[in-house]
Amino acid sequence: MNIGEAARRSGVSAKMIRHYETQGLVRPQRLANGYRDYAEADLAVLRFIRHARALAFPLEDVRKLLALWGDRNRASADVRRIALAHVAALESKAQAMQAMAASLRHLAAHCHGDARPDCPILDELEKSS
Amino acid sequence: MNIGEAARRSGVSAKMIRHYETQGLVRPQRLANGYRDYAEADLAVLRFIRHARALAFPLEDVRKLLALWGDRNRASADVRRIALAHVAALESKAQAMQAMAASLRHLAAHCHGDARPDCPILDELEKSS
DNA sequence: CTTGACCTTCCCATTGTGGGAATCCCCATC
DNA sequence: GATGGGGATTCCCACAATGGGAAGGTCAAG
Repeated sequence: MNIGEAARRSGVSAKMIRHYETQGLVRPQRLANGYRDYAEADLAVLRFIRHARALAFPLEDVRKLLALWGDRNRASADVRRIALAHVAALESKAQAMQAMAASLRHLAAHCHGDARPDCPILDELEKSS
Repeated sequence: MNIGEAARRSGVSAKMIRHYETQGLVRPQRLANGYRDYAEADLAVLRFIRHARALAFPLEDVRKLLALWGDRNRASADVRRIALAHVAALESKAQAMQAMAASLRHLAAHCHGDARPDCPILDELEKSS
Protein backbone atom coordinates (compact mmCIF):
# COMPACT_ATOMS: atom_id res chain seq x y z
CA MET A 1 0.00 0.00 0.00
CA ASN A 2 0.92 3.65 -0.52
CA ILE A 3 2.45 5.81 2.16
CA GLY A 4 -0.78 7.80 2.35
CA GLU A 5 -2.85 4.76 3.16
CA ALA A 6 -0.18 3.51 5.55
CA ALA A 7 -0.35 6.88 7.29
CA ARG A 8 -4.12 6.72 7.60
CA ARG A 9 -4.15 3.16 8.81
CA SER A 10 -1.25 3.51 11.23
CA GLY A 11 -2.02 6.93 12.61
CA VAL A 12 1.50 8.10 11.81
CA SER A 13 1.92 11.04 9.42
CA ALA A 14 3.55 10.36 6.06
CA LYS A 15 6.21 12.84 7.02
CA MET A 16 7.11 10.91 10.13
CA ILE A 17 6.93 7.55 8.36
CA ARG A 18 9.64 8.75 5.99
CA HIS A 19 11.61 10.05 8.92
CA TYR A 20 11.41 6.74 10.76
CA GLU A 21 12.66 5.10 7.59
CA THR A 22 15.76 7.32 7.56
CA GLN A 23 16.27 6.22 11.16
CA GLY A 24 16.11 2.60 10.06
CA LEU A 25 12.97 1.74 12.01
CA VAL A 26 10.85 0.64 9.06
CA ARG A 27 11.93 -0.67 5.65
CA PRO A 28 9.13 -0.76 3.08
CA GLN A 29 9.53 -2.28 -0.37
CA ARG A 30 9.88 0.05 -3.34
CA LEU A 31 7.72 -0.22 -6.43
CA ALA A 32 9.12 0.24 -9.94
CA ASN A 33 8.01 3.87 -9.93
CA GLY A 34 9.91 4.60 -6.72
CA TYR A 35 6.85 4.66 -4.51
CA ARG A 36 7.17 3.07 -1.08
CA ASP A 37 5.07 -0.08 -0.68
CA TYR A 38 3.95 -1.03 2.83
CA ALA A 39 2.93 -4.51 3.91
CA GLU A 40 0.72 -5.33 6.88
CA ALA A 41 3.83 -6.11 8.91
CA ASP A 42 5.08 -2.57 8.25
CA LEU A 43 1.78 -1.21 9.50
CA ALA A 44 2.21 -3.16 12.71
CA VAL A 45 5.68 -1.66 13.13
CA LEU A 46 4.32 1.84 12.57
CA ARG A 47 1.60 1.32 15.13
CA PHE A 48 4.17 -0.04 17.55
CA ILE A 49 6.23 3.09 17.08
CA ARG A 50 3.19 5.28 17.56
CA HIS A 51 2.30 3.60 20.83
CA ALA A 52 5.86 3.79 22.08
CA ARG A 53 6.12 7.47 21.16
CA ALA A 54 2.83 8.11 22.91
CA LEU A 55 4.60 6.86 26.01
CA ALA A 56 7.46 9.25 25.16
CA PHE A 57 10.00 6.54 24.51
CA PRO A 58 12.90 8.20 22.67
CA LEU A 59 13.42 6.83 19.16
CA GLU A 60 16.60 5.16 20.35
CA ASP A 61 14.57 3.18 22.88
CA VAL A 62 11.96 2.45 20.23
CA ARG A 63 14.69 0.97 18.09
CA LYS A 64 15.75 -1.37 20.90
CA LEU A 65 12.17 -2.32 21.72
CA LEU A 66 11.46 -3.09 18.08
CA ALA A 67 14.48 -5.36 17.98
CA LEU A 68 13.26 -7.17 21.09
CA TRP A 69 9.75 -7.27 19.71
CA GLY A 70 10.96 -9.10 16.65
CA ASP A 71 13.17 -11.45 18.64
CA ARG A 72 11.33 -14.66 19.42
CA ASN A 73 14.00 -15.55 21.97
CA ARG A 74 13.98 -12.25 23.78
CA ALA A 75 14.11 -12.14 27.52
CA SER A 76 11.35 -10.07 29.05
CA ALA A 77 13.97 -8.73 31.46
CA ASP A 78 15.52 -6.75 28.61
CA VAL A 79 12.24 -5.04 27.80
CA ARG A 80 11.56 -4.42 31.46
CA ARG A 81 14.94 -2.82 31.98
CA ILE A 82 14.42 -0.36 29.13
CA ALA A 83 10.91 0.44 30.29
CA LEU A 84 11.91 1.01 33.89
CA ALA A 85 14.84 3.20 32.93
CA HIS A 86 12.41 5.24 30.87
CA VAL A 87 9.97 5.40 33.76
CA ALA A 88 12.73 6.73 35.98
CA ALA A 89 13.64 9.39 33.43
CA LEU A 90 10.00 10.40 33.04
CA GLU A 91 9.42 10.64 36.76
CA SER A 92 12.60 12.57 37.30
CA LYS A 93 11.66 15.14 34.71
CA ALA A 94 8.10 15.30 35.96
CA GLN A 95 9.28 15.91 39.49
CA ALA A 96 11.66 18.63 38.38
CA MET A 97 8.83 20.35 36.54
CA GLN A 98 6.47 20.07 39.44
CA ALA A 99 9.08 21.45 41.78
CA MET A 100 9.51 24.44 39.48
CA ALA A 101 5.77 24.87 39.21
CA ALA A 102 5.40 24.69 42.97
CA SER A 103 8.00 27.33 43.69
CA LEU A 104 6.53 29.58 41.03
CA ARG A 105 3.08 29.07 42.43
CA HIS A 106 4.40 29.99 45.84
CA LEU A 107 5.89 33.18 44.50
CA ALA A 108 2.75 34.02 42.57
CA ALA A 109 0.67 33.53 45.69
CA HIS A 110 2.59 36.36 47.31
CA CYS A 111 2.24 38.59 44.29
CA HIS A 112 -0.66 40.99 44.61
CA GLY A 113 -1.55 40.63 40.99
CA ASP A 114 -2.95 44.12 40.81
CA ALA A 115 -1.76 47.41 39.36
CA ARG A 116 0.99 47.86 41.95
CA PRO A 117 4.52 47.24 40.70
CA ASP A 118 5.72 45.20 43.68
CA CYS A 119 6.24 41.60 42.67
CA PRO A 120 8.07 38.85 44.55
CA ILE A 121 8.41 36.87 41.33
CA LEU A 122 10.66 39.48 39.78
CA ASP A 123 12.40 39.99 43.11
CA GLU A 124 13.33 36.34 43.13
CA LEU A 125 14.57 36.30 39.54
CA GLU A 126 16.59 39.38 40.29
CA LYS A 127 18.60 37.86 43.11
CA SER A 128 22.35 37.90 42.50
CA SER A 129 23.02 34.41 43.86
CA MET B 1 34.29 43.45 31.43
CA ASN B 2 35.05 40.69 28.95
CA ILE B 3 32.55 38.04 27.97
CA GLY B 4 34.65 35.47 29.79
CA GLU B 5 34.45 37.30 33.08
CA ALA B 6 30.78 38.03 32.51
CA ALA B 7 30.25 34.31 32.00
CA ARG B 8 32.08 33.44 35.21
CA ARG B 9 30.30 36.05 37.25
CA SER B 10 26.82 35.42 35.84
CA GLY B 11 26.95 31.66 35.64
CA VAL B 12 25.90 31.79 32.00
CA SER B 13 28.24 30.28 29.40
CA ALA B 14 29.85 32.67 26.92
CA LYS B 15 28.19 30.70 24.17
CA MET B 16 24.76 31.30 25.62
CA ILE B 17 25.50 34.95 26.40
CA ARG B 18 26.15 35.52 22.70
CA HIS B 19 23.01 33.59 21.87
CA TYR B 20 20.90 35.69 24.21
CA GLU B 21 22.34 38.76 22.53
CA THR B 22 21.16 37.52 19.12
CA GLN B 23 17.75 37.11 20.73
CA GLY B 24 17.89 40.72 21.87
CA LEU B 25 17.88 39.95 25.59
CA VAL B 26 21.17 41.65 26.45
CA ARG B 27 23.00 44.46 24.64
CA PRO B 28 26.59 44.98 25.81
CA GLN B 29 28.74 47.86 24.62
CA ARG B 30 31.43 47.14 22.07
CA LEU B 31 35.05 48.17 22.56
CA ALA B 32 37.16 49.58 19.74
CA ASN B 33 38.61 46.12 19.10
CA GLY B 34 35.16 44.58 18.67
CA TYR B 35 35.12 42.88 22.06
CA ARG B 36 31.85 42.92 23.97
CA ASP B 37 31.98 45.01 27.14
CA TYR B 38 29.61 44.11 29.97
CA ALA B 39 28.52 46.50 32.70
CA GLU B 40 27.17 45.46 36.09
CA ALA B 41 23.65 46.03 34.80
CA ASP B 42 24.28 43.49 32.05
CA LEU B 43 25.42 41.00 34.67
CA ALA B 44 22.16 41.48 36.51
CA VAL B 45 20.27 40.81 33.30
CA LEU B 46 22.25 37.63 32.68
CA ARG B 47 21.60 36.39 36.20
CA PHE B 48 17.93 37.20 35.77
CA ILE B 49 17.88 35.11 32.60
CA ARG B 50 19.68 32.27 34.35
CA HIS B 51 17.17 32.20 37.19
CA ALA B 52 14.24 32.35 34.80
CA ARG B 53 15.67 29.54 32.68
CA ALA B 54 16.24 27.49 35.82
CA LEU B 55 12.48 27.74 36.27
CA ALA B 56 12.11 26.64 32.63
CA PHE B 57 10.62 29.88 31.42
CA PRO B 58 10.86 29.83 27.63
CA LEU B 59 13.07 32.59 26.22
CA GLU B 60 10.00 34.31 24.87
CA ASP B 61 8.63 34.58 28.42
CA VAL B 62 12.03 35.70 29.66
CA ARG B 63 11.91 38.50 27.17
CA LYS B 64 8.55 39.68 28.49
CA LEU B 65 9.63 39.35 32.10
CA LEU B 66 12.78 41.36 31.41
CA ALA B 67 10.68 44.10 29.88
CA LEU B 68 8.44 44.15 32.95
CA TRP B 69 11.45 43.99 35.23
CA GLY B 70 12.83 47.15 33.69
CA ASP B 71 9.48 48.90 33.74
CA ARG B 72 9.12 51.00 36.89
CA ASN B 73 5.40 51.33 36.18
CA ARG B 74 4.73 47.67 35.62
CA ALA B 75 1.67 46.11 37.09
CA SER B 76 2.42 43.01 39.12
CA ALA B 77 -0.62 41.45 37.51
CA ASP B 78 1.26 41.22 34.22
CA VAL B 79 4.11 39.29 35.80
CA ARG B 80 1.69 37.10 37.66
CA ARG B 81 -0.23 36.25 34.52
CA ILE B 82 2.91 35.12 32.70
CA ALA B 83 4.10 33.12 35.69
CA LEU B 84 0.77 31.39 36.21
CA ALA B 85 0.45 30.51 32.54
CA HIS B 86 3.89 28.98 32.77
CA VAL B 87 2.95 27.10 35.92
CA ALA B 88 -0.06 25.67 34.11
CA ALA B 89 2.11 24.56 31.20
CA LEU B 90 4.64 22.98 33.56
CA GLU B 91 2.00 21.14 35.54
CA SER B 92 0.26 19.94 32.42
CA LYS B 93 3.47 18.48 31.03
CA ALA B 94 4.44 17.04 34.37
CA GLN B 95 1.08 15.34 34.71
CA ALA B 96 1.29 13.92 31.20
CA MET B 97 4.71 12.49 32.00
CA GLN B 98 3.62 11.03 35.27
CA ALA B 99 0.60 9.45 33.62
CA MET B 100 2.90 7.84 31.07
CA ALA B 101 5.27 6.72 33.79
CA ALA B 102 2.40 5.26 35.78
CA SER B 103 1.00 3.22 32.92
CA LEU B 104 4.46 1.97 32.04
CA ARG B 105 5.10 1.05 35.65
CA HIS B 106 1.85 -0.83 35.67
CA LEU B 107 2.86 -2.77 32.58
CA ALA B 108 6.32 -3.44 33.96
CA ALA B 109 4.83 -4.75 37.17
CA HIS B 110 3.14 -7.48 35.17
CA CYS B 111 6.28 -8.33 33.24
CA HIS B 112 8.18 -11.25 34.73
CA GLY B 113 11.50 -9.65 34.03
CA ASP B 114 13.22 -12.97 33.64
CA ALA B 115 14.49 -15.01 30.71
CA ARG B 116 11.01 -15.81 29.44
CA PRO B 117 9.93 -13.97 26.29
CA ASP B 118 6.40 -13.12 27.47
CA CYS B 119 6.10 -9.42 28.12
CA PRO B 120 2.94 -7.35 28.58
CA ILE B 121 4.89 -4.22 27.74
CA LEU B 122 5.49 -5.37 24.19
CA ASP B 123 1.98 -6.81 24.03
CA GLU B 124 0.62 -3.38 24.77
CA LEU B 125 2.80 -1.58 22.26
CA GLU B 126 1.79 -4.15 19.68
CA LYS B 127 -1.92 -3.52 19.91
CA SER B 128 -3.51 -2.46 16.64
CA SER B 129 -5.78 0.19 18.11
C1' DC C 1 -4.50 15.39 -22.81
C1' DT C 2 -5.63 17.79 -18.81
C1' DT C 3 -6.56 17.93 -14.01
C1' DG C 4 -6.14 16.71 -9.39
C1' DA C 5 -4.48 13.80 -5.99
C1' DC C 6 -0.65 11.53 -4.72
C1' DC C 7 4.23 10.43 -4.55
C1' DT C 8 9.39 11.59 -4.52
C1' DT C 9 13.54 14.23 -2.51
C1' DC C 10 15.51 18.25 -0.47
C1' DC C 11 15.73 22.34 2.38
C1' DC C 12 14.19 25.07 6.34
C1' DA C 13 12.26 26.12 11.04
C1' DT C 14 11.46 25.07 15.60
C1' DT C 15 14.08 25.31 21.15
C1' DG C 16 18.14 25.76 23.78
C1' DT C 17 22.53 24.28 24.11
C1' DG C 18 27.06 22.98 22.87
C1' DG C 19 31.25 21.77 19.71
C1' DG C 20 34.54 23.26 16.72
C1' DA C 21 37.07 25.88 12.97
C1' DA C 22 39.26 30.00 11.17
C1' DT C 23 40.77 34.26 12.37
C1' DC C 24 42.01 38.09 15.18
C1' DC C 25 43.57 40.48 19.54
C1' DC C 26 46.16 41.39 23.69
C1' DC C 27 49.77 40.80 26.82
C1' DA C 28 53.90 38.88 28.62
C1' DT C 29 58.23 36.81 27.99
C1' DC C 30 62.53 35.97 25.60
C1' DG D 1 60.72 42.52 17.59
C1' DA D 2 59.18 37.78 17.46
C1' DT D 3 56.65 34.28 19.62
C1' DG D 4 53.27 31.95 22.31
C1' DG D 5 49.19 31.33 25.10
C1' DG D 6 44.77 32.53 26.25
C1' DG D 7 40.89 34.86 24.95
C1' DA D 8 37.85 37.13 21.61
C1' DT D 9 35.21 37.22 17.14
C1' DT D 10 32.04 35.01 13.60
C1' DC D 11 30.13 31.17 11.25
C1' DC D 12 28.64 26.45 10.59
C1' DC D 13 27.00 22.07 12.47
C1' DA D 14 24.67 18.94 15.74
C1' DC D 15 21.13 17.29 18.81
C1' DA D 16 15.31 15.17 18.88
C1' DA D 17 11.12 15.07 16.80
C1' DT D 18 8.07 17.23 14.02
C1' DG D 19 6.05 20.01 10.47
C1' DG D 20 5.96 23.27 6.28
C1' DG D 21 6.75 23.81 1.75
C1' DA D 22 8.94 23.77 -3.00
C1' DA D 23 10.08 21.42 -7.33
C1' DG D 24 9.21 17.69 -9.85
C1' DG D 25 7.43 12.75 -11.24
C1' DT D 26 3.16 9.50 -11.52
C1' DC D 27 -1.27 7.73 -11.81
C1' DA D 28 -6.19 7.52 -12.71
C1' DA D 29 -10.44 9.59 -14.05
C1' DG D 30 -12.71 12.59 -17.04
